[in-house]
Amino acid sequence: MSKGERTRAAILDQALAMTSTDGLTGLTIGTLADRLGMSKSGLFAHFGSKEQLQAAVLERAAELFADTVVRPALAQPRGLPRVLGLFENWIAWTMDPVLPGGCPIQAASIEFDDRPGPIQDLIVKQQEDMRRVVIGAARRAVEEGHLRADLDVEQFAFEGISLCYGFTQSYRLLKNPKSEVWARNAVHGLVDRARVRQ
Amino acid sequence: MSKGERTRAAILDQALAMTSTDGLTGLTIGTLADRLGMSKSGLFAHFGSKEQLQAAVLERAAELFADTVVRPALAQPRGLPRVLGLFENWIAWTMDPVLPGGCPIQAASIEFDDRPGPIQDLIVKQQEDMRRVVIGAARRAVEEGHLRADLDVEQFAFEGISLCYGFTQSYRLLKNPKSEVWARNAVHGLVDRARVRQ
DNA sequence: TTGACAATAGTACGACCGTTCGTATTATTT
DNA sequence: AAATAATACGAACGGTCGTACTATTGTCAA
Repeated sequence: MSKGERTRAAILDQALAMTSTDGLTGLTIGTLADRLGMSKSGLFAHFGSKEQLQAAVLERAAELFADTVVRPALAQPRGLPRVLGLFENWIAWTMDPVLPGGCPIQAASIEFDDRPGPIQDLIVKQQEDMRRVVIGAARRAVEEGHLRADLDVEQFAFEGISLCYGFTQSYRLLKNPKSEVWARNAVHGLVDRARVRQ
Repeated sequence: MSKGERTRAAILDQALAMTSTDGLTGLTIGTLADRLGMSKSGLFAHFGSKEQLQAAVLERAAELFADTVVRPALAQPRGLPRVLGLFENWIAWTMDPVLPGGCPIQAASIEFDDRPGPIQDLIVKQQEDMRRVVIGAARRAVEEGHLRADLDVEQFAFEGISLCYGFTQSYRLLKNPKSEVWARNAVHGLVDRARVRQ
């Protein structure tokens, strides 16, 4: 790992934390450089433009999400455990102090939902990927016989993802201590209703 | 209505649209003045500070939300119709072209969930108000015998609000044409499960 | 119609934005 | 050890930000 790659990684770590609290727009090259004790221009040279910095941050965030949420869930036995693992890990991810201001991708979703361009395209792709992961896990659980054969997996994914989003708002903004219980109850209810009747 | 009050209202209308797409931080006095064909300083004089402008925008947004979502729902007969009305109107509100970029309050929620201060306080208050409205409607529906007596109304509100939030993301960012159907299915499912067994 | 005051415009400010450039320093390769 | 590439720096650019002051215009009751 060359020197450049090391600093680039350090920049992205700090940028991720900053984006988490201030958003992709609030992420500013000057203050980011200050926090890292380096010059604006030196930092800038690593990315070439602010937009490319933003894209790099989003990609780093997605990696972290994959490592923290998706991969551990997919390591579970296929079927129901994977589906539950996804939601459980997602809830834990929202509370993870590694991201001091919550999921940067979710923040960026709302920030950029009316600003077409490469950044929006990237966000949409990431969200679609996540949707596909949930749908795939649910479909697999159907095949395994854990979930009902007539389950509408797209509807299922919509509801599960919505609950994870709502949890963020309840936990991070309203700071309601019951948020976690509500979120867990909700996703478990969602999964229970999707199970085969016995 | 004096001249000043009229321009102030015009400013807030335009500011609301701008906040809807660009967020409360992206709302900028210079561009706002340009769009209204007036000077920065002339506009500025109406509010005294950007923060007060932001607060005024949020209050105007809350009024609009109350007029569009809450009041029409509360005009329905108490009990189940009111609960359903709330969710239906909320979904319609998210799609309303009056707010070209979706609900400004929801956007502000994520923008300010890590920026303590008077604006965050105001947003929290507004969200708590809305939560109370949903909880109140659900509780009333229990009293009317429409919903189960053992219903956890807080859990119910959490799930309902989460679905409305998730709908925004699915509809506005991902532009999935099935979003509306999913959202309606989800809230109707939520309500159906809360109904008394017969 | 005039006088008082509200409403708007004009101008300037310091701070910060993203970006560019030339140059110095440090790594890496030859 | 010499040559070359990678990395970082400081200074400066044109712009925009929010805000402060002063001047001008418009409104409306007496």
